[in-house]
Amino acid sequence: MKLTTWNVNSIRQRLERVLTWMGRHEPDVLCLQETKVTDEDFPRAPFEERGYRVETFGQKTYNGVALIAKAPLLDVVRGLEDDTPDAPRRCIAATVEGLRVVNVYVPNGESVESEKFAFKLEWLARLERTLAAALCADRPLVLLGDFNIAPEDRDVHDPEGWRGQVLFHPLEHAALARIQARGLADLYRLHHAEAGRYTWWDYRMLAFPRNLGLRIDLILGTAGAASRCTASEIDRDERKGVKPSDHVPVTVELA
DNA sequence: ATGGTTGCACAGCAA
Repeated sequence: MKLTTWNVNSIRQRLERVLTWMGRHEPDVLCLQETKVTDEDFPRAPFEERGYRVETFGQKTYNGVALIAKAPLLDVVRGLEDDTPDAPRRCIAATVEGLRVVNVYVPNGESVESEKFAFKLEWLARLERTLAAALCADRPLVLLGDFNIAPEDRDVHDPEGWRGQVLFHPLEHAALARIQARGLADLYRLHHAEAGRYTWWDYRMLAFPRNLGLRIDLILGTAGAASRCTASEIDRDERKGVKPSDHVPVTVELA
């Protein structure tokens, strides 16, 4: 079973690129973030025509997540525990072939001084509670998406420059550690230990050609998922060419 | 050097 996470930065701008990529890679489950479209306006048909099912949780202009899968998406849950009705739409979960898939778009946080940073930390605490409720011993689970957190020095092009800033802050690392302490391993790191493997590069400052990136798109898995994980890849080439997203797809293969 | 680019939507915000 092949699972991919991809922050597409508008599904309407990225549709052709996503469909081309899917034709080449044929993921069983594709988890999208920053779709930036309401459920009503999500371009479902091209995916359905290719044999996929589509579940979305989106809004106008900002945020938005989607699950796209070949097999049925069961027990779909939209939003986070204790989300208010007007909360940003950043989480969608479903069960696919016995695997619980939790797809998240973690708030960016803007800057450490910002109210948005406090919101990010509060959101991560509620994600931990949502996760705790979703975990059960006999069901493997993956928590994947755009975490807007680079876990370690080897995930950052300039760790000393980034340390203490948003996306690489001790309070974010503590929140991520609490989530991972629930028994979740970083599935990319099961197969790749080297530094310099990034999933996001700023559009500005020629960040991609200079490889000034961060690894902030993660796939975490319970022991039951990790033991089945035979491969993981970052598709760096998707940052190239005409109209790329600023993030690239990350894929794991589960036996 | 407080820059730079993209998306949404049509001014300025979010990333």
